[in-house]
Amino acid sequence: MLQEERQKIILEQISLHHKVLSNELCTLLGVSLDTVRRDLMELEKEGKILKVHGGALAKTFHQPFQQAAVYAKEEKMRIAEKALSLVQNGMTLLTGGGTIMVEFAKMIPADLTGTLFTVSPLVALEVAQRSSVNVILLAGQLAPNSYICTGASVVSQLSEIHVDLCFLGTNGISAEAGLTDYDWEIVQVKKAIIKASRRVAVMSIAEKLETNHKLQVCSLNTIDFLLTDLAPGDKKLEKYNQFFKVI
Amino acid sequence: MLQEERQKIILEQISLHHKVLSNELCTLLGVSLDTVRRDLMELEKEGKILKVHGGALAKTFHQPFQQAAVYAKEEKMRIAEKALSLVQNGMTLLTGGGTIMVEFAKMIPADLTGTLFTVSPLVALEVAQRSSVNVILLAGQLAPNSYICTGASVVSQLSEIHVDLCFLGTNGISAEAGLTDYDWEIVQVKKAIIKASRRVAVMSIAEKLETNHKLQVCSLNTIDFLLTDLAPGDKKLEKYNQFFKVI
DNA sequence: TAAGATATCGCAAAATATTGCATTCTTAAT
DNA sequence: ATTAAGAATGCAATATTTTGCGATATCTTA
Repeated sequence: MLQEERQKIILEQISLHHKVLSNELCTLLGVSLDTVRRDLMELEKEGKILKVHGGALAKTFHQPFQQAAVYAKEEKMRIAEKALSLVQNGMTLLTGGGTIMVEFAKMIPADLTGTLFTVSPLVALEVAQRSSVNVILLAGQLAPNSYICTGASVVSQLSEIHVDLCFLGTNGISAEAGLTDYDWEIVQVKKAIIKASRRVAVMSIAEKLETNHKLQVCSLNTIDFLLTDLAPGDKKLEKYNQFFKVI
Repeated sequence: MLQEERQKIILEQISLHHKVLSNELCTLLGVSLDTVRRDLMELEKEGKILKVHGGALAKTFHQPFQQAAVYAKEEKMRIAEKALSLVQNGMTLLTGGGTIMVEFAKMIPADLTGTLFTVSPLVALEVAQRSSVNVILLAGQLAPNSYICTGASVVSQLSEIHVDLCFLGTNGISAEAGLTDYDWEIVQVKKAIIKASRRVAVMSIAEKLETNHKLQVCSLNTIDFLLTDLAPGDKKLEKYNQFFKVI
């Protein structure tokens, strides 16, 4: 595995869990502790992470409460706003998890009607608290440090529902590999979400475009909308127009 | 767990409760008293907290409102503490929702092992975030203004599980009417929780004792433990001793 | 003042970091 | 193809940090 790949994975892990332990990275990446440490040193020198004894933290770690969503918030809010334009009263929606989805949940207007299925407790709470939407949370095992429900139970429940539109975040999207992710359990859930939805909207910050991971969620043909923080006409998005509507 | 994580949790606890006790942090974080003390010393050196004999205080008491609410929290914490004494490693637990239950969740030590089923997303997130317990969230409709999952889906899932012990909050308890509540959906969930549990622990603040509501959840015979903020010997509790263990 | 709880100190064990060096892998020039 | 320079990696020895424990001191409360 290349150095760059490793560092990318490390950054992903950190943005996902807000922290990493050196020895866990060691087994995850299949390299020695020394290499992990050298990677962490480099990332710290680049100002991307905060190194501490035993591992590393997200730079946003010390910002009180709900750290992660601060620096990229602008971009994510722009995406969430676009997502809102696809939503109409009375629709039945389905969402995955992730920070963008929580932003989306926060924007849902108080008087929206309809039904929202979700695998994310954070999304569920946010929407149920503030809006008149009927919120249904899908059951499952809540993995530590992850904020979505996974496991056979979720997949089986998803197989029983059919919704108008689903919203998915992603960790990788490209013309060749399609929608990709790295956590097996999460991929299973995403596949089930797609199967349960008539139309599929993918939300992705521009930085994830043209990146790939090991596991494929679906090919681009399956997707109906792509929402990014770029303008729809941006040339980075040109190649995607043949597959789905870029918003 | 990383040092920085511990310190962050300590700060959160302080901002939540205005104070922390060293020995409580000890079990909460799963480390020795010395380590807790050293963490507190460091935080004090950074000027973030005020260390005192036995624990630490918030430095800026910048929450000028509702001493009453804080006091109520004290009572609930006392109950949650008692609940913790019923929990052992390896147990399979099941909880309802409510503010006391969230307090309970916050106190679960980081190194507890076992499985926790819950209908409360707040409890699930709290426990999954911090501890090594296997957390399973039961699906259902999330009622606005309530933070627990309800509905046929939850009841049906509850019928498939069997746990060692469940914890339930309540809105009314009395010798005549038993455990009572006013929301039909919530009552259905509570009944299912009780049926799924070998033993039943009810948590109630003293103020709810001897109050009744329209719908019965169960009779007092079904209950195994009652946890209140009163001392077990308090004379308000005398009449309950014949039904279950008062803690 | 006595008893119990809490704090401090010194120390040893465990975990983690650092350093220097040998080996392997890339890359580019011959 | 071959080779040599340079980077990346793993390993072993050593240093540093973190942690828990016991003995002792100090504080709190009755």
